[in-house]
Amino acid sequence: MERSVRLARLRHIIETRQINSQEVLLNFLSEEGFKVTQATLSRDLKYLKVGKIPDGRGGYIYTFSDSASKVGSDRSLVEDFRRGFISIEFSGSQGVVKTLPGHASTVAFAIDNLNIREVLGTIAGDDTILLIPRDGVSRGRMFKALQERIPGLEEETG
Amino acid sequence: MERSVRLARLRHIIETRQINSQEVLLNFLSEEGFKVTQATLSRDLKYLKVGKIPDGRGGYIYTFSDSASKVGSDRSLVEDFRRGFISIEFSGSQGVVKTLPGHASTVAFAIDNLNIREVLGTIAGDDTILLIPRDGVSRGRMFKALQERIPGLEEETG
DNA sequence: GCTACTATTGTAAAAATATACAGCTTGATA
DNA sequence: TATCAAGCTGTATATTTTTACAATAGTAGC
Repeated sequence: MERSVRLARLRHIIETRQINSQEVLLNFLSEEGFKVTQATLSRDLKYLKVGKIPDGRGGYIYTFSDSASKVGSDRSLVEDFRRGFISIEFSGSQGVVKTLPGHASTVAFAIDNLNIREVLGTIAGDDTILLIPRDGVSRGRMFKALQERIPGLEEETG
Repeated sequence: MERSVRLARLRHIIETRQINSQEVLLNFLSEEGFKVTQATLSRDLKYLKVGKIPDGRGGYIYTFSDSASKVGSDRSLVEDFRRGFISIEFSGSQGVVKTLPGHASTVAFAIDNLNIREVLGTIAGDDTILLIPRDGVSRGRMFKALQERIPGLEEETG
């Protein structure tokens, strides 16, 4: 439970920042409450297929190797989604996803990275995610797009 | 002269073999008559933007990172920001950035990649960006963080 | 010639990263 | 219950990679 959340956050940190050592990465993780050692982080990076590459400006940064991150990672994203997902309802054209406590960021990350064009962006709290559709996209279309990527997904009929 | 030839061979070796340490790479170079130290090789790899990434089978390999070219310099990020930016106002603790039509995603990308800890994320439409502050970060603090990275930035007083 | 500057490299050391090993936990099965 | 296997982690260490520094070679300008 702990590990999968940590991996998701790690992924997010790496994608949104330019980090050049595991030590720095460790600090970011620590700020978010994940207290692990450098050894574990090294293993996490290996698991996530994160590489350290020259950034062209004299330094190095961590990055997902696109070949590696694209191949076969959709599966784990869907798994991340399912692991935390409880329900989805709509308010206007916006979707409201309920998740297990603490899982919102992981699930939201999964949605973000499933590359669903109809979803413009997500805002995640602790157990709730707001799904914002791209301009002109109806709730129905956004929901269908989600279903295509996450087989078996059903809308709350309440 | 020597160096450019070496770099070319190095590129070839990396592209045609799966190598997992500079020591091994050094041996291949040596076989071809290039006798350099590991330190020089490290510099060559940096110059060529070669990264070492997990290969998904328990090991690591050297590879050219196409994603390296995606990483722009901070300067160009700030330039991207300025090019599209019109104004910033706040609603609650969230920031609303107005941009030239069609520039929102570029500006938002710049913000995302400027490594501003206070900004949790952005949602970009066509000419508007919603800036979501990290939990517990006030509008003032988020704005100051932006100003630090983008000198001269001013808030709408309207 | 001389100086200044740049590029390239090796040496040695520092810094960063990976991993062997042992311990712990969980879940399955006899 | 006991036992085995698998997964995850920290400690300590080994391995690997980066870099500060000094030396060298080339080049341009005087």
